[in-house]
Amino acid sequence: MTTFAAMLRAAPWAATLAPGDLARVESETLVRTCASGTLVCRRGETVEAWIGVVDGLVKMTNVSADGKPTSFVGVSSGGWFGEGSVLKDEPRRYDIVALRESVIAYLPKATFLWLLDISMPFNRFIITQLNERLGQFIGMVEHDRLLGPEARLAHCLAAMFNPVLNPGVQPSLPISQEEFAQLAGLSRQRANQALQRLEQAGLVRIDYGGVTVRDLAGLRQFQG
DNA sequence: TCATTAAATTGTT
DNA sequence: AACAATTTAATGA
Repeated sequence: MTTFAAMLRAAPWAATLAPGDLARVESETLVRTCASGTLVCRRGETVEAWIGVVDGLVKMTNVSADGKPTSFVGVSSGGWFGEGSVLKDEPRRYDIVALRESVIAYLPKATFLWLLDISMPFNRFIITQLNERLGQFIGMVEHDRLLGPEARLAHCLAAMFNPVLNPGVQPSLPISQEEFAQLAGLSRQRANQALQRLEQAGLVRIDYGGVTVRDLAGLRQFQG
């Protein structure tokens, strides 16, 4: 998945759009490349777009009420986020950082609302998306506070494999341990140790520059 | 196709 | 944070 056009072709909600409508979405969406480590969008800015990851990997850093970064969610190629903020008309509550050079699509708020008006499949897609994201955050609240680094990493990895939120992701996920550490909020050596423990438990296989998930259910339940 | 080199990633201290 | 070992990617014969 390299271009926005290819991303649209693969999207279930786009399949039923009239060719003219699809062309409108394509022409109104801004696509740009974000360098590794740069902000895709800032916390506190007014939300003007629904954001899609065409190619690459970004993290949403969830900041709790007291301002401490607590939990992280990875979004990879094919995923969309920020629909809640577009609908609620409030300042964005998360920083989004590109973990590697990434191609990002900014679908303007007006186009987003127009899609909601004209397309029932798009409405269903958004409802499903919101529901899955909600479930993800609930799961995070359960895990984040109580558990240690290994379990946090396991949960973080399992969340990357939600097929609704990250459609493009394959069983073998190309993500370096450096990127993994940033995603889980750990140091690289800590992430390395955690990954090795998960491999010993038979849940993943460590590849060069990536990991392969062997037991997704086991990852979700992993307690350390 | 194979060998050499550079760059990236990993495991360890 | 720094180091050495390993893997991949790139280059050229």
